[in-house]
Amino acid sequence: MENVVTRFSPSPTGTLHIGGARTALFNWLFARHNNGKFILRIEDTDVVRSAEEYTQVIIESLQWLGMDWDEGPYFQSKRLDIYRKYISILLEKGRAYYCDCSPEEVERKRKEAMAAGKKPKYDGRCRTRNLGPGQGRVVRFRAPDFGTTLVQDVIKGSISFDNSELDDLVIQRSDGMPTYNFAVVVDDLTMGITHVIRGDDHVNNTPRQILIYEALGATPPVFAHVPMILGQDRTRLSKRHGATSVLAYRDAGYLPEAMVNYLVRLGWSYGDQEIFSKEELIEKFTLENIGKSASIFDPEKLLWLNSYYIKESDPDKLADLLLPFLERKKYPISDRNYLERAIITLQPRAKTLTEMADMMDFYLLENIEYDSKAARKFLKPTMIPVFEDLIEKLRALDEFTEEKLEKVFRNTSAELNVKLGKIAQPVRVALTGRTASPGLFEIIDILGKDKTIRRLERALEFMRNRKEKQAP
RNA sequence: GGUCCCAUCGUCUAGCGGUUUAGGAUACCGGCCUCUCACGCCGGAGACACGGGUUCGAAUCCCGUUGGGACUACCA
Repeated sequence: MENVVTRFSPSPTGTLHIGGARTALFNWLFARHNNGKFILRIEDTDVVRSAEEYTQVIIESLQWLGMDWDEGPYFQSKRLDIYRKYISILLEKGRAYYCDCSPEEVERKRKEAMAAGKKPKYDGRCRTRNLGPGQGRVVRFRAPDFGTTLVQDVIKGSISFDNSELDDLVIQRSDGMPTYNFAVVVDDLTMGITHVIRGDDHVNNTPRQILIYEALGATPPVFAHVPMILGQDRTRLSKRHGATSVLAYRDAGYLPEAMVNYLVRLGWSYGDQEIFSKEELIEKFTLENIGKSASIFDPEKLLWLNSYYIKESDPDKLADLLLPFLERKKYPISDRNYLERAIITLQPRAKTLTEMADMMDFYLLENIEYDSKAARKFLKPTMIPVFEDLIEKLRALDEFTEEKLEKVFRNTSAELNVKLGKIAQPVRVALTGRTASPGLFEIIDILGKDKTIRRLERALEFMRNRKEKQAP
């Protein structure tokens, strides 16, 4: 396809959430797949609800996910003269008119119509009054009274609407700002958007927009309405469904690759394939493979993908990403090599960076804290001679490699005629404070001789104290 | 209420009239591996909403029912 131009056009009235991010992703992928252009446009015509900080959040979210834009961000609030120009064109053509009905009045009529079981539609009172501009007046688009408007949707097929169902919608508010349905049309038209990919909560707006294109003598772009993402209760995703903002996932220790991979598979598929690199997505993404039905956001699968990408990531890269999490926990940062070796042991175990930071404690903290249950169960006075023996053997060991260490422990277990686990668990508790950890020999190897022996001695002391208390 | 959309395992999905005892992934359960926990590997359970057609043949096409969702603003 040639000269594809797509856009992502969020309104800065909140953070970028899962649904918006996926819409952006589809637009971005489609543009990149077709060697086209991707434009970022901020739809801030709602002065009351828009806030500049949200624009920043949206930009930060897109950057985090690795979506770059070729133009923009454009702000609708800075394009007012353009909208005015198009308003006057419509006014001149007789396709729009001024209206001085007050919002209260319109609302009242709407309610009356509802109560009478009729369509709650603007009654067209000002259609023929030939009003000019003035205080408190809006501009309405003159919708046709009959005929049908066909929406040719790439995903849903063709959808037909009766024009008689359509309202004379307000296209310019009394404060002079354009409304959404009008501003999108003017923007998409003037920015040369060829494909509008957006949530299917917009399908009902599409016939109105097509009518405006036609009134302007322009050809509408190709529409692709993507099914929505719903919460576990099958309703529109909102705050009550827990974390839905993209940045919240970044802060919870998710990798952008995992988020992108998860998002793209929500509604789009490529046979049985689950894992996609960004390059692969650009190569394989097409609108044809987008499904028709809404999907439910499943945090569990996202988590799985995240753990997958943590396992697959380069330790060096993970170290960079992990640093802020360690700082947050106020852990002392060790040298880079030590950190990366520790990370490697945690990669198959941590599902998020937050988890990884939590698991990192015994590597970084000098004085580890024993889990009380673990200490009670494994650091028993009966282990004193075993620990004494181990300390001696480890002191004598000149090469602290996994292989040599394993030999030491296996020998000891053979000499004492006990299973390796009987020795390994108490040592694990002594070194990590917990009963679950990476492999014992890798830990010792990384911790090094000094730290290991210090911790074993500390455990020894702990057990001796316990013995005294037990037998006074 | 009206308009519009949607309907395969709990969830994400493959399937585009016969190759299907409906495939994969996740979650769940069991086993193996094993110094613990994970990872990994092997196995199990689990779905075509329902009813009519069309057809030699339907998860796939048509109609209806039911269910779900979106929209119905001087929000986007």
